[in-house]
Amino acid sequence: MIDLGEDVTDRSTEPSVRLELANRLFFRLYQCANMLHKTGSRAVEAEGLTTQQWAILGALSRQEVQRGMSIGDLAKYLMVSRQNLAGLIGRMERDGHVSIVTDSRDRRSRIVTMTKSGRRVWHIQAQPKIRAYYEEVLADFSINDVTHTLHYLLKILGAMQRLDRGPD
Amino acid sequence: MIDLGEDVTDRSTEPSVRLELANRLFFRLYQCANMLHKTGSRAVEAEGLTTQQWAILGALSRQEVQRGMSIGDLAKYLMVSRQNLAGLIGRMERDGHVSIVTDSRDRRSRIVTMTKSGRRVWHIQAQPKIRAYYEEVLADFSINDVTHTLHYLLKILGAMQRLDRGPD
DNA sequence: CGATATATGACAATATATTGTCCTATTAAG
DNA sequence: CTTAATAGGACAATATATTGTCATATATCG
Repeated sequence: MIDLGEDVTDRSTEPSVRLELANRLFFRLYQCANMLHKTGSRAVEAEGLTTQQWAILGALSRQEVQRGMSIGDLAKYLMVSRQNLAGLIGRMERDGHVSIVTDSRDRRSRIVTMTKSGRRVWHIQAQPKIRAYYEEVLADFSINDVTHTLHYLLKILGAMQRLDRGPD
Repeated sequence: MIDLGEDVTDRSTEPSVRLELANRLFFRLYQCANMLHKTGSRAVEAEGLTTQQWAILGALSRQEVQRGMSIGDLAKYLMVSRQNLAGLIGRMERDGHVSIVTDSRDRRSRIVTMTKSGRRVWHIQAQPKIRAYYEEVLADFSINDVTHTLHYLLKILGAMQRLDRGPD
């Protein structure tokens, strides 16, 4: 066969390149996961919070859920197990950040709300630390970069959720 | 003042937009972290592995480290604490995936290598599952998408490492 | 009303993950 | 050779995280 001048060394469309890239992507995602928990918790440790508790306060502080969220809804929203969330909420109740009351409309359900103290810690103390953390980590990200990263994370998350719910 | 036609409703360059985007980005990263551990571990659970053990076998199976890696180097490579790694390695030794021997050149150092059984599990059993996992999660990612995502993860990781090592 | 579904608590086992401390062996630097 | 630094073991406390099971109260459906 005659070589018509194709660049036979270009393997960018080969499956092995894709595999290698995927390998690196998931390895870095794994490292990011650990570093997020480590540096995030350190950013709010003076407030007695962790990255996970920060996520919960972030969820509860939204305008849409001013009356609080049920354990089940919160678990679904955060994508964690009910049992994991129970531990988290227990520690946060112990620390006075949240309170849990029975839902008057559905007495099976228990509603988690931020306490006055929790709101103060969140808005006054933690928010400035969190903004500083964002700016440090995303220092050389343009608005466009942030948007693109968010888009890719959402795509990955969607695929993982589909995988989680079952390949049936 | 005369309105010269500027779109005064465009707040895309306002700090609040950037803050809101950063909030979403880190929230999704937090969810991705949990879902990676959950779906990743499920992908290799038939092999008795977890996402973390997969990362270790991935590190040890590289051509560059055929003679194994020390505990310290492995911890640095994976960005986890020595104590965390010790537990992981202990469980993997218990399961026969790795073995640990004293380094003859530096008798303080202990070298972790994959056992024959570990290599078989990794290459024959786990690899196909992992490739399938990659393809499911990155199904609608082009090579370009994967490259960009990897690039953003590396930038985030770099910033987090700088933050971790100290703001001095 | 009676069967069933749902929301949650309570408990257990297991694996990750951090920080911190104390100890010991070994190596490297002076 | 003495002192320093380094590598790691061993242990503890704490917080996340999963799965699985059993029990109970409450809703909802037929």
